[in-house]
Amino acid sequence: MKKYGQQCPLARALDVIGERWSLLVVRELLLGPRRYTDLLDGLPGIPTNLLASRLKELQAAGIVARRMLPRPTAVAVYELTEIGRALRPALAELRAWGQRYGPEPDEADAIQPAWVLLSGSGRPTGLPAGRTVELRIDTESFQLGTDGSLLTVTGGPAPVPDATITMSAETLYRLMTGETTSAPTLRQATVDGDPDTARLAIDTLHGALTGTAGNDRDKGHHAPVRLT
Amino acid sequence: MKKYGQQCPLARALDVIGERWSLLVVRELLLGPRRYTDLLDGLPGIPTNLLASRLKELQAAGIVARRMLPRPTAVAVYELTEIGRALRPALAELRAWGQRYGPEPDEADAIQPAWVLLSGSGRPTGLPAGRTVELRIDTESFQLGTDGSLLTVTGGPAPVPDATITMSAETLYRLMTGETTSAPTLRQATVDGDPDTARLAIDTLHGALTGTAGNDRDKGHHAPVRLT
DNA sequence: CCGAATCCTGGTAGATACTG
DNA sequence: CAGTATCTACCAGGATTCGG
Repeated sequence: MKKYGQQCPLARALDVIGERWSLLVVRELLLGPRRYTDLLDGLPGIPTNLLASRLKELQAAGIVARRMLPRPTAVAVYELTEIGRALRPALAELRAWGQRYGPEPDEADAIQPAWVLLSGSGRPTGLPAGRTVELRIDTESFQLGTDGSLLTVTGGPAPVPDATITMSAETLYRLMTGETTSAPTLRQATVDGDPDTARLAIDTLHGALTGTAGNDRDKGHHAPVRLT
Repeated sequence: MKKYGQQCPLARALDVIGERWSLLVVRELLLGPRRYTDLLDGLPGIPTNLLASRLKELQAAGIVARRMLPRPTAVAVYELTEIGRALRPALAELRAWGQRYGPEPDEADAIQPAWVLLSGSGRPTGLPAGRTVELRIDTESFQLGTDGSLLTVTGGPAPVPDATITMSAETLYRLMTGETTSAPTLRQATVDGDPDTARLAIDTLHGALTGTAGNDRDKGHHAPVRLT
């Protein structure tokens, strides 16, 4: 890529992740290792040659690593390195800004549960450490956990979840925009396992798309999420 | 600009500030209102037509406002709106990441005092609220202040500074990379006004280019700043 | 001198087809 | 499934010109 040629930390960061699609690739990988075609699905609109280019550039920058899954599933997956995971706070701030001040979303735009779920990542949660919840949205699975005080969100099914919650994408969006609270959400969802744990997870997600970066200041100025 | 067409807060943010040079324009304006030619100077390498385009796009997005300076200096300046200033935390995170993990700076790259000074912005400072310091680097002036606990950095001379510090760019870089401490820096600088206030400001800047986002964890892994 | 608009060239994005 | 190859259109980069 063309470099800025400026000895400024910000410019040097943009030299590596400033190109089109780069940060969105990182966004996808924040949920965990992904195969090439998974990335294509998660990045609607990206030309396949660009995805290949970006993955190579991100590998060269040490942000992404390509790894072969162990037998018997001998497929290649891409995952974030420690350097790549270090971008999480920056992405969270950009996401928070986009939430509050970004352009109004177009109804024709694509939307995926993973994108809105990521806004729940990093929120303070009452979920006890070590407790995990599997969240199933339509056919996709996500894993909710905590580092002790903050919510973590990863993709893929949980090995041994304390609770499994199944709900539709619509129900999830309404919960996270604050349009509905936990109680009606629970009525429209199916819970398997410990109901209290499920309730804690759902409470953490409630209203995650309002306010800024997980803090609940200045509710009401957020751009509403439109359903497709 | 070409939009991503994704109803994701991050993608919507990038729709507006994801283009080449956009965030660097915001970086320049974080120091205060700037004229068109000041921006050209602060963004070495940008073609003038691109700067004009970016400024128009940023105005359309409500991030930047164009204003006419009052008499007698009837010139146009560009400045950040509240929406634009809200990008500061995101830029700080990106800058911190670039500092720690970005590519090694090239010796041929341009460097400006303002870029490294911005890394001092947001650091915890012992400077009392209301106290301001004018920092003169070669021919440029900057204003250091605080919101009570965190350092603020703006461009231009301070109206009534409690202290004025003059030093060379080299001395500033050595101070901020942690290569020298406050004492030798003060010996190479000229201080006018209250020496204690000057010392507090210099202490805040010391080592700002090490560690992450103003926190001083994991010193020593930073990329060194090279002088031109 | 400030604040651009214009022209030209080369590279990159976007779309699609194709291959190991 | 995981990319590579090919083509077109547009955008970035550079220089020059033009109007306050």
